[in-house]
Amino acid sequence: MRSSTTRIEQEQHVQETLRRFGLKWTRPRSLIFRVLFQSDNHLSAEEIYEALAKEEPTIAIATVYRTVRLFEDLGLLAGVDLGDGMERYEWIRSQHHHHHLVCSQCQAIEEVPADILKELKETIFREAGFRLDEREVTFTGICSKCILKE
Amino acid sequence: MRSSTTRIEQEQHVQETLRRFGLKWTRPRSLIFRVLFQSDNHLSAEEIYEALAKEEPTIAIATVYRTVRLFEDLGLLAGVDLGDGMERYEWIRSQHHHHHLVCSQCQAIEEVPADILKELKETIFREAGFRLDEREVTFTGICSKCILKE
DNA sequence: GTGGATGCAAACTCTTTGCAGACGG
DNA sequence: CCGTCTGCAAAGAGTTTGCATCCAC
Repeated sequence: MRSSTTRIEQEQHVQETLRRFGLKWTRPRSLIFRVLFQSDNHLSAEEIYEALAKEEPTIAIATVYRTVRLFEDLGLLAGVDLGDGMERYEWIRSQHHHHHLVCSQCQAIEEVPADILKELKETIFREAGFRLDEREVTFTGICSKCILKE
Repeated sequence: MRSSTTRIEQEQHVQETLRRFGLKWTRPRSLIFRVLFQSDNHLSAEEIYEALAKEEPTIAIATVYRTVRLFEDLGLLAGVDLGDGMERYEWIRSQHHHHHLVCSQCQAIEEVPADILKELKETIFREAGFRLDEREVTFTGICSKCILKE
């Protein structure tokens, strides 16, 4: 598995993946891909929809939900639960998932590389026989900026 | 802060807490308390409602939601997000929160004492300056039983 | 041309809220 | 009694689905 970095490369990868399953590369799919790929944030369906509304006013939010689900099933993006009542989505740029720290004061989201959890993973496997998967986990707490403000 | 263990003790503690805030000890609240206290599982509002339907058919699900929110605000129970699309609730028996491992194959839920995360907490604070709080976290993976079945 | 994809609207799930009446302290 | 609490029904958010039409391949 490769991890393309440019938009063109990723776009081709998406097209290829769709083709492999007999699925189609359509305008809504291409637009949704671009919004997700370009964004640094974790977007909700509503946010994707709004970002598209200007250049594609006829797009339906149902299409956003369907597309996002499809991309997730194809392993192209990850659904993230940041605990704010709606699913958010993040384009997968590499195999290295990362976990999230959500500041309960300023709502900032930081990312933690997965390997920080490696030790925890081993401890849990050793003590409970439970093998953690790569799914993202959201921790809450207080970020460094807000600690200084205390 | 004490950590009562018997139902009678806990019930008195709840009554006391309510009184302290000028709130009332009512039949719905007592029933909901009992269901939550007796259950070993993490119940959803719907499940609490169903457990009550037999002895109190007129109870409203809105009351369950309101009561559960109240108990949570009073620090008597914890809302848990197990990633199945609805909030679940767990009576707090002691100060020691625990985290959850959800098996993605058999849906079993195991509990992990919070202190297993102590090291992780320190690493994250050292490397990112982020101070984790005590909120519960849900990990997914494969439990020991399902590993054996592989 | 044909099966997959889309837009639209309606349905669905979980949760919250407004309100009049009931009830606990 | 007074203010809280309740049941009921309706509203609300987020998400899914049915269906006729449309469009990529």
